Amino acid sequence: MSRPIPADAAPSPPRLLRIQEVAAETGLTPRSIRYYEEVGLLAPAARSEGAYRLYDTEDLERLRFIRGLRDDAGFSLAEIRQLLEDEQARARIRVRFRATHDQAERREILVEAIARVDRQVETLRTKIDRLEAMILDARARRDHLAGHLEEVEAGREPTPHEHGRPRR
Amino acid sequence: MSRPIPADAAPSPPRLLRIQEVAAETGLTPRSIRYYEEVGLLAPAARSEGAYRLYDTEDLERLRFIRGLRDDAGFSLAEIRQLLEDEQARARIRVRFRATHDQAERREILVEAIARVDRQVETLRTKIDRLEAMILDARARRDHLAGHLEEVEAGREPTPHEHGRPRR
DNA sequence: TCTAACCTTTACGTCAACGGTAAGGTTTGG
DNA sequence: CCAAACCTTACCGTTGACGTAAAGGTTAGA
Repeated sequence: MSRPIPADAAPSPPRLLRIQEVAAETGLTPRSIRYYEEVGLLAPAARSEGAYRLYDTEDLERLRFIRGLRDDAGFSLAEIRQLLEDEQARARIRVRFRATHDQAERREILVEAIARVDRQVETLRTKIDRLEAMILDARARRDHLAGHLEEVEAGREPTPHEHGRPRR
Repeated sequence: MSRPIPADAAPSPPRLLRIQEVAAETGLTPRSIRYYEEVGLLAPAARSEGAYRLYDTEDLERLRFIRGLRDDAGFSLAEIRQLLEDEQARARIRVRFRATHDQAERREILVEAIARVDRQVETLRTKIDRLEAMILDARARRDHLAGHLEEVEAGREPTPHEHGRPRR
């Protein structure tokens, strides 16, 4: 549109992908991608003349991010939306940042942006901590069993000791 | 049944709880608890004369474990069933263990049990690793912002440097 | 013994997160 | 310009994980 590319030697051809290509690229289904749009997780960068959805590389990253949160972290789409709103705010912030040259405002914008990222990290960290706790629990059971194993291997008789359940 | 308790001075009165008490205790709803039974996640330790579900402390632990997996880890009930089957195997193993006095068999049983716990831990660890990766990603963004902040606070002009996206 | 508070099963309702399909418009190579 | 391949919206179906209500049986205390 407003990009005077010399019709040659363009630094990076910003190819836009259609939904099926995006699906193949991200491992999602077209249906899911449309659904994510429906519930406000992302909008395609553009539409073709005939209203085809067209996605850019930023959209791809976003979709991969979504998939990671969904599959790897097991977040609900509602939780994902929260995290993505932080992402979006980050983008808006960048624009505001570039728009101003006021030192104080720039500082404030950055501080805000950092706070948002910190919130994302905290959300993830919370989940990790809970998982870690569960692992500790399991490890306690493991150690208990390992203790018995040592006894057995030493040829000793078992120690029933009221099968001390590890603390919850 | 085969427990000749002197009708007095019983070491620990194994009180059985009804479903609502269990719900209050575990933070689940009676409906969920029944549903978990329906899909085979646990069965009450006993039933009253009039078919009331009666739960013992082991059931409570199990339900708390389920809730942890559901809320904290975000596992589906299908995944939870997998993890619980390991738990169940652990219980059966304990019985087999107590039943035998053959040293070799005891050893094997313990080794098996430990392997199961290890599998549980590995499942959790995988999930954690993925979350950790996402945190690293976020932290990279944060550092990037923090760099800009330092620049601004030093009163320097911005460094646009093609906003280097961190690796995915 | 009676009743309030609990429980049972059964069944239908709901919400999230999609899957499938129909009816029709768009793109693109030949 | 035409057909195959792709896309659109719209709508209904499904599965998981419960909520809710109905119709009736059980328990515990006064």
